[in-house]
Amino acid sequence: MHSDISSSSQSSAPALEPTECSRRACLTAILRMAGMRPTRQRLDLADRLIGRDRHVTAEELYVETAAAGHELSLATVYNTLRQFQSSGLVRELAFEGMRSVFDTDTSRHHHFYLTEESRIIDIPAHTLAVTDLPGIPEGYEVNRVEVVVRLRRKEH
Amino acid sequence: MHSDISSSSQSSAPALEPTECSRRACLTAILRMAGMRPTRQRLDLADRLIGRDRHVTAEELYVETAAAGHELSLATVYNTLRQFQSSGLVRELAFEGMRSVFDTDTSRHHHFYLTEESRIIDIPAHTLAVTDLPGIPEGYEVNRVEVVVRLRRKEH
DNA sequence: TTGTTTGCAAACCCTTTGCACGTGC
DNA sequence: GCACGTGCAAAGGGTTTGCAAACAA
Repeated sequence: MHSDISSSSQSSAPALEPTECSRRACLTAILRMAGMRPTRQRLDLADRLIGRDRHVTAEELYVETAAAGHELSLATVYNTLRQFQSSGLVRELAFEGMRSVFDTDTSRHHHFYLTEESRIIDIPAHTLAVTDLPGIPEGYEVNRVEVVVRLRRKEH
Repeated sequence: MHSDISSSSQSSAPALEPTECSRRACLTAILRMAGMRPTRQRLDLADRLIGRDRHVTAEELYVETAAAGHELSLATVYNTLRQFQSSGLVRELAFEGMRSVFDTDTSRHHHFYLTEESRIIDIPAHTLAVTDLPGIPEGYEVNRVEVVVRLRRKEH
């Protein structure tokens, strides 16, 4: 994870700090490396995703980006998310009762799923261990082990 | 799991054996206990689900049931699966790149997911252990811990 | 008979696609 | 200029819903 460019996202100042500038340059480089032209739309979306820890739907991302004054279409959001996914910049998550969610953290980790409110919370990989993996089918190899801890509100 | 009624499903004889009869009676009782009228459609679907180990989509179940000569509509399959789900007779699974899948095994277990072919294989609960569960958010309790082991075809 | 359930078709929602226009290089 | 990317609107696929007819009790 790129972590050195993190502190400026809360600021409401109109992007004058050098941090923002180098972030743009960094994002441009990332897109180029992934074989994508750094268009305005892709940069706007990358800026909201890369190096942040988020779980977003295409719709949420669209509304948020549009609200910020950056015009783009929902179709472009979908297409761009798929491209980012192919390049490994985001990962798709699936839970019942929820539409596709894209996770900006592509490193190994797990999730709490609050079923009643369809909310996702990250679980860092190191706070949980899976042992005694069973034998896997012939001709296959493990790509990734993911744990979902389903939570519900405590009764009483 | 109800396991004593399992051997007759391969038979192509037109349902004359006593096993079939008692299975029907058993399914009727299960539906009644769940507060559902044992209609022909619900019994046909229950017969293909309950006490079997399957992962099916609504569409698959519809095609299969229709092919067996039991008329019913796709809408009824969806509605019935949702009712079965509410009663805990089946569970819904979600994987990216796959539409809703219903799992007839509602007991605690895990899954292999063969990403390239969108296939699901069960992992018995006892062949795998999750340890060091992290602290969970205030006011919530663990409902279920599920592990998905994503597999891909071995390269070489 | 009476309240449920079913079937159908239409509605819905999310997502993808085709094509004309715009844009980065 | 040329290829690639975007926006729009329409199509697509899965799932739910409204309502009249069929059915279980």
